[in-house]
Amino acid sequence: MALSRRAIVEAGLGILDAYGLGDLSMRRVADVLGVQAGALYYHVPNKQSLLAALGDEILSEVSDPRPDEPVADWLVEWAATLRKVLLARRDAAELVASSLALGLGAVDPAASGRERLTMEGVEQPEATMAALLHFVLGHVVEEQTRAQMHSLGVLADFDAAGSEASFGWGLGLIVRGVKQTVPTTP
Amino acid sequence: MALSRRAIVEAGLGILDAYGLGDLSMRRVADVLGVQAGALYYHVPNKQSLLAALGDEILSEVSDPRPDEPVADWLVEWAATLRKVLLARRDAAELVASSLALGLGAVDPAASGRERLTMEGVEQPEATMAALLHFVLGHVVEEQTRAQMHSLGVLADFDAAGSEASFGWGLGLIVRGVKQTVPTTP
DNA sequence: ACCTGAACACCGTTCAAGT
DNA sequence: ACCTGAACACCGTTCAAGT
Repeated sequence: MALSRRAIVEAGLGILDAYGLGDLSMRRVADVLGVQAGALYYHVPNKQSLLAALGDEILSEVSDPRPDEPVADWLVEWAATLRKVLLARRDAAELVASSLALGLGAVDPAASGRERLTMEGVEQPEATMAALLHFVLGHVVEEQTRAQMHSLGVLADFDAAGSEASFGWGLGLIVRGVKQTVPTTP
Repeated sequence: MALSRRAIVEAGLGILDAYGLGDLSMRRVADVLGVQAGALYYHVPNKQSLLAALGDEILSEVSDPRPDEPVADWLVEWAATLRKVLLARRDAAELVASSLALGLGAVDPAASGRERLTMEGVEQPEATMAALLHFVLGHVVEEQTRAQMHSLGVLADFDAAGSEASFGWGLGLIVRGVKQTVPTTP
């Protein structure tokens, strides 16, 4: 099988799932593909861009809620879906958070939300979605880190249900705040 | 000057300010102190704990707002102070965010806020402060990254005023949400 | 065009040996 | 007790040389 950008991304995802972000090195990706590390640089400019590509791959699994949902419900569903997608893959939240912070990555998970808020006449759609996104990423990074530490035996008990409840509460807080600036909704 | 934990932390802060988190290596800290890298491990168990100590040092500069402020104002002031402290030091937001996510670090920046919310009879003080903290950290990490990219000439324009306004908006969103669960306040 | 081999300039951490 | 010297097992990235 000839080396390609696609194969590199796929190998990266495999290592991410199996060993985590900390063990995802260019040399390891090359090993999996049976190739020298330097060969990767013919298809990918550097490690950061590979990580951004992995982030895009993960974020592409996020599907938008149905557009006929009321805005508040739409936002809650969007956040829950994003959380689920991130939790599904090892260290995905950390990977996506840093990729987005660096402005790399072609997929903008908040884009459809901004559109929806604009349609709805909500003020500051950009700042609103940024706040929501920061909350989701921060929460899931912590959630995922704690879950992993628990599975490694470092952390004694991890309350998954409590963590989800906490997510729901924070989400409700923000969405309640948004609701007060929606012109049409009661 | 004899090597000590204090001296190591101070050297670490110096490197953080001068070269940033990416260039903060144990070997570099040792160089600054005129010592072999291995010597550090007599005073500090590993790099992560040193980073946690640096995070604690930074967070210790956060002062609580006056207790006679109304809760909503108290929260806004707290978040603004935390943001200012993080912005004051290079890569501080990223450092603190990862240190907190890993559960290292002795300083809990949300502790006083949880107390205040509990006093006030607000529901879910833990989840509320977690949401607020995640928002602040996420926002400032992005802010600090963009500011740095701008100063490096990678990012064309960085709107500092817009960034602050966006922070204020997101903060207001969350605090408005909290207000609705405060029993006493109108 | 695409990959190898080998190098460059680094890492964090450990540990026998010295003082 | 505290530090050196040297090693171990890695990194990301570059680049002449081969095919």
